Amino acid sequence: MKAEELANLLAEHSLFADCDEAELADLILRGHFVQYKKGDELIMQGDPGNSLLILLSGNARTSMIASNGNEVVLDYAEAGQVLGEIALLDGGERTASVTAIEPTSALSITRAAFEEILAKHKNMALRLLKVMAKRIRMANSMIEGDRAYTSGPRLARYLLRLSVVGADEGRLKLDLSQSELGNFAGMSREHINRQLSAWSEGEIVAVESGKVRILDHAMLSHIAEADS
Amino acid sequence: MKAEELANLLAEHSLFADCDEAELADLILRGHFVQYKKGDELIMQGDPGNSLLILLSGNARTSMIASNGNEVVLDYAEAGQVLGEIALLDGGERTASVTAIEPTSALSITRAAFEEILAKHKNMALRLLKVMAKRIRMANSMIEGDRAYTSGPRLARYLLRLSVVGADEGRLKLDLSQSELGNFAGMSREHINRQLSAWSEGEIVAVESGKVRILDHAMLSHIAEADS
DNA sequence: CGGAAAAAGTGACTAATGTCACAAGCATGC
DNA sequence: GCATGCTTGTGACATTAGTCACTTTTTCCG
Repeated sequence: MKAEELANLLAEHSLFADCDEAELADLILRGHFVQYKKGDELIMQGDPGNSLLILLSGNARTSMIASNGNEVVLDYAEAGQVLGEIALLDGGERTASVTAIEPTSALSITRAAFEEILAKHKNMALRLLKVMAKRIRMANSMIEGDRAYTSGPRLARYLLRLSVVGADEGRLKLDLSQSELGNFAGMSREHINRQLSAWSEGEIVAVESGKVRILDHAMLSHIAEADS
Repeated sequence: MKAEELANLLAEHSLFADCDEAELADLILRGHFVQYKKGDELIMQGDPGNSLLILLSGNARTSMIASNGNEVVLDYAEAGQVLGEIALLDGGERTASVTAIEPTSALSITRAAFEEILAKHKNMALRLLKVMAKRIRMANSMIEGDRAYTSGPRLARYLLRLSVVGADEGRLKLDLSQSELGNFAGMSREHINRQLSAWSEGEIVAVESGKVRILDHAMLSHIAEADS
């Protein structure tokens, strides 16, 4: 793949949209292009964290396996997202795995390269700070949601989080199986199924051939804030 | 309070221990000293976030009130901790409140001052990145714990998190009431009480005059990883 | 000191979810 | 095209933890 194409891919996405050319060039020069097929692990829990990834295309799931074997899905990442920066920054182990859920490509940047880039382009640090601020916000809101709400509102929140903003009526960004939805929203597959059926009844969502579609966005948002 | 004393307070604590003199001086010059009494709000949920605080002494609780009125405690901060940097970085609202749980003092730094300092001392950005990496790790581990474990292991984790590392046998950093512990660990006060009684029975913790002491640290760690 | 307010202890009951056990549906590839 | 394997739908039941309603201690202050 050519540097120019990479530059385009990079620049398309939020975080890097305002990088200047020198920054993009350095990222590309110092990083290297990697490709994964569905199911591959981009990052493995327990490994030492010596590099960082910038997703260029595809989608990946960030999840942790707790010591009792339970899988907890923390997030889904799309193109443009930075992954694995935490272990790089604090020198610790990877505490979560990242798995491609479809064919995926990324730019991989080693610690050394990362440090050079940070030192050379001081805006990069600021950009990263912003990204991480957003992540903390999201994490806190997950904690709040998990704690303060019962399963209904919680599932509503996670569905909304997966819902495409502008796009065609209520489609979700990702077609997750009910078990995956369960791991994401923190409830059992069966419970997801029942909740979805109930909402389907009330025309709040539609479940057509396994895929969830949001019919009544407003209602779902309302449920997401509900008292119980 | 004199600049020199402030410098000592700052330098004592982790994050700022390796600041050079110029950095410390700038922080002190640009920041201003604030004091709070028990119960005061250092940061209020919903406000715009135009400043950042560095705790110099005392202790504070970071918590959010969910839209259904539930209080969720995210963390307890001690001297040396940076607070409120998220809203400053991403320009959003404060999503949590910070309340002094004892007389507390801090250095308050406005956005403008913060930006100047970041621009001038490039190590500051790196230091902040590290702090935030730690926070994300902690948040993820809270999510994992809340999701994957039942109340017993969860309470164990939160107690361990509150336990002083080196210090005299099993004392907690903070003496929290059972209701506060409940808000922190995400369970009802009554349930906390029952769990604590059970552990008290088994000599895992002691509850003496309201204060919890960890007797069997190893056992508690074991419970924290338990299968259920 | 003494009395009000806060915190802790406890039983009975209820509600919310998870678990188990299947049956049925769909998708995929040989 | 049909057999295998994942996904979905659903009933019955078990468990966990929350809620309510009090009583008993402690703490805190005037």
